[in-house]
Amino acid sequence: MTLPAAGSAPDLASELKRAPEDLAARLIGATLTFAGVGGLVVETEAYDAADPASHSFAGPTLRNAAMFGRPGTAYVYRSYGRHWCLNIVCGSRPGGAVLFRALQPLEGLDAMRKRRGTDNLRLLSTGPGRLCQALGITGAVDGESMLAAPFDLTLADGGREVVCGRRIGITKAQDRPWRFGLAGSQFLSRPFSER
DNA sequence: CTTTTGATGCCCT
DNA sequence: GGGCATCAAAAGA
Repeated sequence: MTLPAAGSAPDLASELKRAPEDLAARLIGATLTFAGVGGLVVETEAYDAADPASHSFAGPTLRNAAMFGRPGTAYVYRSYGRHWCLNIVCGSRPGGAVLFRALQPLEGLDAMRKRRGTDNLRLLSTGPGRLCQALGITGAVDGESMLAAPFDLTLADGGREVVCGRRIGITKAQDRPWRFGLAGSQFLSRPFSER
């Protein structure tokens, strides 16, 4: 087991208390793995209960219950009937979460290729649905803590350039610049050229 | 190359 | 029954 150098990486538990948009920016450059499979977080989006585009906007329901759980809880939902999408709950306000939209594959590449049925690195975990399929994340994980195994989420220690823009695939509150990405990454689901 | 559309599950009204 | 935080294949230019 390798520990980060003393004082270099921010403490995840305290970062989780931030507002969703702050956490989303700070998760860029982090490393996320699930049962040893995953990579570098290069794209995220923030959602919050005061946000018409958020699943938590209308208050707690059966589907979104995990969004109102403890900071660090995984919220996994089925998207368009075919895909799973992974969020991490944050603690500044109830109903806040950050959607993981894309990873740069680093660990467990064989498992990712097998689950995704392609060798193309860009098609392994670029996009929230692909990301979950590549890592083997399903609704069974909904409500579990991402602070413990089989999850491993380690924040970057700084020195990266983060870009932001409008969110993708939503019809409400499209003007909120709550999508964040690692500048220059080849693994973004779309470029940040807009606006 | 870009845009459109079908597949598909489930929550909400 | 409508709408959706998606993806991949098909159709158009």
